Amino acid sequence: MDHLKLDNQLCFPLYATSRMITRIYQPLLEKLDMTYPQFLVMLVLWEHKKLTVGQIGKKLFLNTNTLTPLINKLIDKKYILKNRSLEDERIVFISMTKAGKELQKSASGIPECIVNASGMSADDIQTMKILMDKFLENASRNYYLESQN
Amino acid sequence: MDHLKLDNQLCFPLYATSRMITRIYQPLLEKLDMTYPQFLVMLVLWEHKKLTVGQIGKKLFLNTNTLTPLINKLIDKKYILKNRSLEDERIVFISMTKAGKELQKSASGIPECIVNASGMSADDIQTMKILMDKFLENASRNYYLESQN
DNA sequence: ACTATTTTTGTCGTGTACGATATAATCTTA
DNA sequence: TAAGATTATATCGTACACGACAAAAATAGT
Repeated sequence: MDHLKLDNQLCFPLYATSRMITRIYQPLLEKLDMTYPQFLVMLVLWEHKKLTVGQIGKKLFLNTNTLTPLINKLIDKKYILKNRSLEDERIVFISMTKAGKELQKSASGIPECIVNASGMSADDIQTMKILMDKFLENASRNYYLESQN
Repeated sequence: MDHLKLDNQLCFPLYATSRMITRIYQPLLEKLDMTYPQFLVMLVLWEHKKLTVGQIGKKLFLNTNTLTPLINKLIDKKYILKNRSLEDERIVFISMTKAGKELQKSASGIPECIVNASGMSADDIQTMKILMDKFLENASRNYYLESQN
């Protein structure tokens, strides 16, 4: 039963590390009054300006049942806006407010802080990223549900 | 602002992959009537037979505010037991029931399923595990709170 | 045109995570 | 040995995740 030992598992350190990262981000993001998942929504919007709820979900691998409440919180904070499409009334476009755009400057140093906090070499970080992207691509091909595509 | 692009981040694929793994486990663990975090508790108990709540928490990097309700659910399912220590009444020992022990056999094939589902080579899996363990060790040294030690 | 299906977003219930706080038992130390 | 600090566990409130389902708009097929 060796493969049932915690130390022999890949999934567990992955799960623990992911939570650890949220914890490392927390004090930095607290200054911007947001959580890590909220920060991820801001990231894609800083890059793409205007996206539908579904497009954001596809980029973050999140369904609307998670995304909608999360977006509503960012709207309450006046960082983003909702606009229903005129051509297709089902579609909701999300875009940044002025306040939201201005946050980007304050946030620009955050990713570097995390890398430093991890104490990993640039090489190790790069390798991890490549492997993680590969894992994610493989797994999402098989396990990312159609309902979300 | 390149380091603010989603594609350039390490943390995001880590977060997404961790969730993806829970999703891959879900149909397999459903047959054992448990969730992934509940499975992790079972893993450490299959290995160590009898542990305090705090010892389980230290191994899984989980505080009692997460662990207690999770443990209570496994007790409801009759997989584990609580026993208060006689020498120190604050301490609660957790151990397996017969039914809990018997689950180990049914669970023994699960980790392999996950590796297969990931479509990664054994080498890549090994490298990921080494790097993840390293990241976790570094990060936990700095961010795992004293209250949990 | 009209019904059935699909698409897009949203709501609801359950189960983690985790900070803040509570509570009871033990230990410290004056 | 009694007050104060510490330790182990538990409770509470907030915020994700996600399966199941709902609702409204658009599209397809007849």
